[in-house]
Amino acid sequence: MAHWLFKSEPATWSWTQMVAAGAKGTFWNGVRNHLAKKQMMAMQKGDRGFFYHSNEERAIVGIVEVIKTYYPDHTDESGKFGMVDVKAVKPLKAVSLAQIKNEPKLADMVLVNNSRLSVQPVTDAEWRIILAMAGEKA
DNA sequence: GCCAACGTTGGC
DNA sequence: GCCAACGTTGGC
Repeated sequence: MAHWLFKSEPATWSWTQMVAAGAKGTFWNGVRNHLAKKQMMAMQKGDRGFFYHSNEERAIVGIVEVIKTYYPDHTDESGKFGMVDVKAVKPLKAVSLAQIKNEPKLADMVLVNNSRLSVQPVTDAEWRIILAMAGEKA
């Protein structure tokens, strides 16, 4: 199973709203970047990802699960982009960007090197390390 | 609030 | 098809 990282500004779409969306989840729209699109197209139902708050908070705050694979985003007038549906799985003890940058094993994470990408792949090793940092058992 | 990095746009 | 200019994002 592949792992991902979904990035959102808390002011636009926060973890609290993600949790409030419940088991039916929500669509992850608004992506207008081809690299991010590529990641979403590779997602499978049941894949899990970190939910990251950018800007003010800069921390991973929860885990989400893909519940619907890639489909067209009807709000995109160009018709080039699509979206997936995700639901909140569980909150995590926040792992901050500073903590991630302080961990040498995570030096190659996309979040560290290309922080502007809104949907990112996470390797299995990175997934386990961050779960451990959040005090979770992998 | 500033600035660096990246993506996109548009002129040629 | 190249590249400069511009806009946006996000860390600090």
